[in-house]
Amino acid sequence: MSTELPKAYDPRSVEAEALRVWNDEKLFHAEPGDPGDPYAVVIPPPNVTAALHLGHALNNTLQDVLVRWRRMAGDNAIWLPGTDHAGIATQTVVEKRVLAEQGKRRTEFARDEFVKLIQAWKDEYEARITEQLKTMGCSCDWDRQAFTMDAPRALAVREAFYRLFKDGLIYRGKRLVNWDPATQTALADDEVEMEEVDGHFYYLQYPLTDGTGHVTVATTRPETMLGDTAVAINPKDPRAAALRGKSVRLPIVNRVIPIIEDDYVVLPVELGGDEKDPKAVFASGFLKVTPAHDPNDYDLGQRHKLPMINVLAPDGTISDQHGWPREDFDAGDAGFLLGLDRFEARKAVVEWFRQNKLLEEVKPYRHSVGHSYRSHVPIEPYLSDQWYCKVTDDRLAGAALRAMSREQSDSNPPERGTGASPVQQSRSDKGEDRSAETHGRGAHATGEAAWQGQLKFFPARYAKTFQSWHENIRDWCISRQLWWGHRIPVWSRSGGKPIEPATFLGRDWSRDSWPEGFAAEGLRSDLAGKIEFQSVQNADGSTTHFICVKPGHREIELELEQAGFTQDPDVLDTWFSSGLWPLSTLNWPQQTPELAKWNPSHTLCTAREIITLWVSRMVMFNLYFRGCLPFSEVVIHAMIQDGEGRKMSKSLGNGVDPLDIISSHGSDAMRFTLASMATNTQDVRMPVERDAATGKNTSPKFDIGRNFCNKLWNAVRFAMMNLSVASAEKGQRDEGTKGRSGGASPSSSPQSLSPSVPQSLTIDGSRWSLADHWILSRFNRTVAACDEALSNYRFDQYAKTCYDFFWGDFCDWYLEAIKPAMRDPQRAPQTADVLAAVLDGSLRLMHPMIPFITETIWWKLNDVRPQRGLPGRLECPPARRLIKAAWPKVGAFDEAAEQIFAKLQDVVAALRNLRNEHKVDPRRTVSVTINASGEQARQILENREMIELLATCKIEKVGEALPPPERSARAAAAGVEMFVSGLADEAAEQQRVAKRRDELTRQVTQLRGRLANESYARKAPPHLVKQTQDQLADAEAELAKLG
RNA sequence: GGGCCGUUAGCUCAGUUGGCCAGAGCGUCUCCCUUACAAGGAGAAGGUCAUCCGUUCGAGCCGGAUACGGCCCACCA
Repeated sequence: MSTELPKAYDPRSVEAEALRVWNDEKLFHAEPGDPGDPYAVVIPPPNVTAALHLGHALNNTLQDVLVRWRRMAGDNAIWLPGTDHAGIATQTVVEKRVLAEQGKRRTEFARDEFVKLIQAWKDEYEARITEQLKTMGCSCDWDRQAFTMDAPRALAVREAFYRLFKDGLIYRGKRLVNWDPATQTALADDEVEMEEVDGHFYYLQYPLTDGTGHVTVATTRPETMLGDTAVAINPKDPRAAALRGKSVRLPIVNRVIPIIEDDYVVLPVELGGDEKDPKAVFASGFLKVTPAHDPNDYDLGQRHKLPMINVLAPDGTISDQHGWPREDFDAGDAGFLLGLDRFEARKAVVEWFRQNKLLEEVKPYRHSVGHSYRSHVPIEPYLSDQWYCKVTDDRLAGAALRAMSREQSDSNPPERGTGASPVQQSRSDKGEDRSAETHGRGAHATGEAAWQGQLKFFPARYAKTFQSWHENIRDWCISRQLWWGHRIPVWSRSGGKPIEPATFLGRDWSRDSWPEGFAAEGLRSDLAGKIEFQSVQNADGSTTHFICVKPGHREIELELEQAGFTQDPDVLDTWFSSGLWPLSTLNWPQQTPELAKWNPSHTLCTAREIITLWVSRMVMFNLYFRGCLPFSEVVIHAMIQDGEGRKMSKSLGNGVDPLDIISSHGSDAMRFTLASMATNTQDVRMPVERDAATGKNTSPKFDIGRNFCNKLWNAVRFAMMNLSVASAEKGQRDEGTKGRSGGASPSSSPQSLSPSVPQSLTIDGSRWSLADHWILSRFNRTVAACDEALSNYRFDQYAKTCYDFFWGDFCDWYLEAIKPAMRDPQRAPQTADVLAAVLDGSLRLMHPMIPFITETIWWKLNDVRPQRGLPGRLECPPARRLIKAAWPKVGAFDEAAEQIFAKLQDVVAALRNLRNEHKVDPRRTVSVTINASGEQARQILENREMIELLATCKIEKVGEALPPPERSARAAAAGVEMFVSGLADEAAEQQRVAKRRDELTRQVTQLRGRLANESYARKAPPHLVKQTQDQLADAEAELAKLG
C-alpha cells in the first residue's frame, strides 16, 4: 500500500479508473425495489444533431449533483438518460451533409433510403453524446438509456396519439401554418424566428367596378394580391359610407372583390390613427384581404366568410395547381406569373402595376419578418391540411395552469372561466367542437387534488413564463412534412382512390356519407377499441375518412392498406415524443414497477428557452395520461454565452466541446466551475480561447476548478502522511485499551461545551485543541449550508460553501494550526482522529460536484485509515465506494470555539499585516508583546503556539498595560494591542499610524453623527444602537492610544 | 407594442427578510520556491453599487422614472 501521492493532481490518472469502478460495479443502476424514497431525474434528451457543448455540460453537471446527492442521502435515486431524434433539425443537418458530400438532394432518395442515412448520423452522434456524458461522470442508469424513436418510445407515442385521437383532442384542420418553402414543412410558432429586414411598402391602386375611381391599398407583399378576396376599411373611416356595398376589380386577375368593413383595419394617422403605430403611419386605410396567405386576413376572411385562394405551390412559387380557380386565368392575364418564385413574382407584380400606372408609391420600410429557424428563409403563411392537438382544451392547458404552485403564479390567481379564458375561448371555440361529448375529468378527479398547485419553478420568476404561455395558448400543429420522425398512425382514403374491396372491417366503405362523430357503427365487433375514426368534409363535398389504429394491430393496418387506404406520409412534431419523455423512459403505457416508482420524477433541470416547447407539453401529457405531474420542481439554469454574449449554439458554431475542457482541466474542474456559475441569473459569459497547439478550446475560467482540485489533492497528501504515521502509533495505543476498533472511540457522553472551551477539553481521554473544536463546528455549519443550498438549487452557493470551508477554513487555518500537534507524539493520534473525520466528511460533502477526485481519495483514505469518525460528534459510517457513502448529518455548532478562534485569526492577521507593511522577510521570526487582559490574555497564552506559527513570531510577554518596547510597531485587533519589536522602518510605522488615525477619526465622526440623530436612537432596534455605541467606544479608545 | 432579466472592482460574478468598513475568483502590485500545495503562501491597491426621484433613523437591496444591454411573446398594412 502506497500513501505517496504525486505532487500535482493529474485528472487523467484518476478519472478513467473511477469511471471503470462505478461502471463495473453498476453503481449508477437502480431498481424499483431498492430501499429509499424514490428520486428520479429524466435527462433533457440532447438532440442527436451534434455533439454536446458547454451548455449541456452545465445542464448535466447540475443533474448529476442532484442525483449523487440524493443517492448518498439514502434515496432510491435514478437518472434516466437518452437522446432526442430532433426531427427537422436532424433531417436538415443530414440533408446539408448529403448535398455537400454527394451533391444529391433528399428528393433524389427513396424515403426509407434517406431515413437510413439519418439513422447512421443518429448512431454516430448518439454514441458521441453518450461518451461525452460518461466522461463527464454523469451517473445515469445507462442500462435504461432511451432514444425518442426506439421501440418502447414509439409504442408510447402511438398509444398517446391513439388516446388523444379517440378523445377528440387530435383533429384535422385546414389552417394557415408557418410554411418553410425551403424545407417544405410546417413549423410551430416557436420554430419561427423574427428578423428585422429592410423591405418596402407598396401602394397599389385597385379600380372601383363602378368606374368612380380607385382605392389604394398598402402592402409589403404585393405578390399576395393575386389571392385577394376583399378590400377592407375601418367603419369609422369617413370614406367608408360612400364605399359601402361597392366592389373593386382586382388588377392582373380581374377578379371582382367586395369592399368590406372591419374595425381591425388601422386608421391612417391623418384620419385619427395612432402616430406611434407604424402601421397607422404607413396605412392608406384600405387593407387588401388575402385569407390564404396572411393569418390576420385569415381571421378576417373567417369573420366575413370570404373565399380563400391559394396562389402558391409548396416550394414558394406562384402556381395554379393548389386552389387558384381557372376563371381568374380566363378573365385576367396572371399566366405570366406562374412558376415564378415568390420574390421574383413580387418584382413582376410591382412592375406590372408600374406599367399600368396603378403603382402609387413605394416607401422603404423596416420590419420584422418570420424566418425558419432551420433554413433561415422567410416563412410563408400557407394554407394546408395539418393535424392539430387541441391543447386549448381544459384537460390540457387548463390542467397545466392548475398544477402551478399558487404562490408562484399571479398574486391574484386567475379565476377559472373568467380571467384567463376570453382569449382562449375566442381562439379555440371556432369549429373545434368535436370533443364536446368526451369531456370530463372524472377519472382524474382524485389525482387532481394531489397535483394541484404542486408545480414549482426555480427561480420562481419562470412560473410566469409558464403561466402566460398556457393562458394564451393556441392549438398545436403536430404534423410535420418530414421523413425523420414518428409517422402519424392514421390511415386515410386519399385522392378519390377506389376502395377494394368496398366492404371490410365490417362496413361498407363505398359510402361517402358517414354519421357525424366517431361512432364505430357497423364495425366488426372484434375491432372495438382497436380503431378510431374521424371524417372530414372536403371543399368539393367529398368526405375523407381518417382511421387511427391502436398500436399492436399491424393486421388491421395491412387490411386497410389492401383496401386502398394509405398511412399519412407526415411525421409528428418532435416535441410530441419529447413531451412523453417522463412516461416513455419508464416504458409507459406498460404499467411497470419502474413507472409506479419513478413517475412522477422529482426535479427537471433545463434551460428557459424550452419552458414552453418542452416543459409545458410534458406537464400536459403526464397530467392527461397518468393523472399526475411529470415532476414537481423545475430548475431553470443560466444559459452559457460566449465571450461576446452570444448564446452557445451549434448554428453559430461557437459551441465548446466539454471533452476539450476535460482534456485541459479535468472533468471535476469543469464540473466545479460550472456548478459555481449556476447562479440565479439568466446568462453567464464564458470567454473561450483556442489552444493553437491542440486546436482545442479552453477557458481560463476553469482554472478555479482545477486549482481547487489541486488544493484538495495536496491537502490530502499532507493528511495522508500524518494519518499513516498516526495510525501506526494509534494502533499501539489502542492495544493498551482493550481492543477498540481502529481509533473510533465509543461514544460515552458527548461533552457539553463550556462557553470558554479550555484547551484541554477532553473526550474519552483525547485532548482536543481549540482548532479541533473550531473545525468541527465549521464543518457542521458547512453541511447545513450545503443542504440548504442544494435544496434550493443554488449550486453556486453549494460550490462556494465547499470552497470556502475547504480552502479557507480547513487548509488555510486548520491544517496549519495542527502542524505542531501532528509533530508531537503525545497529541498526534488524537488530532489525527479529528483530521481524518473532517476529511472524510468533506469528501462526502463535495463528492456530488467533484466525484472523480473525491472517490479516488476515498479509496486511498480507506487504505490508510479504514476506520474514521468521532462518535457522537461526527459519524463516518464506512463505505467501500464514496458514491454510495452516507451524506453527512448536521452536528452541533460550537459558538464559543468559533468566537475565540475568530479573534485569534484577527490577531494573526494583524501581525501578518504589520510584517508585510514593514517588509519583514517572511522567514524572520519577530518578537511580540501583547497587551490583553484577563480572559483574552488567557486565550492567547493557551493558543500561543498557533499564533507563533501562523504569524512567524515569538510572543515574549502577554499582560495588562505593558509598555511598548523600544522601536516597536503597533497593531490592534480583537480588542488587544500588539507590539512588534525590532522593526527598522520608522517611516513606515509613522505612515501606518497616520493612516490608521485617519480611518479611526472618520469612523468616530460617522458613528457620533449617527448617534446624535435623534430618530436613529428612537427608531432603530436597540441592539443596533448598542452596537454603534460599542463601536464608537472601541474606536475612541484606540484613537486615544495612538495619541 | 406586452412581459421578463440584467447593469456592483480592469474581467467574470456573489451580495439571503433594508442595519459593522459592499465580497469572491481571475488580473494588477509587493514579498516568499517555509517539508501538502508556485495550479501555492502572506499582504496591498482597486468600487459616487448605471442615472435621477421617492419611502426610511438608515437603501446595492423597497417604490417610481430614465438610459443601455439581453431574452421571451405578439406583429410581415
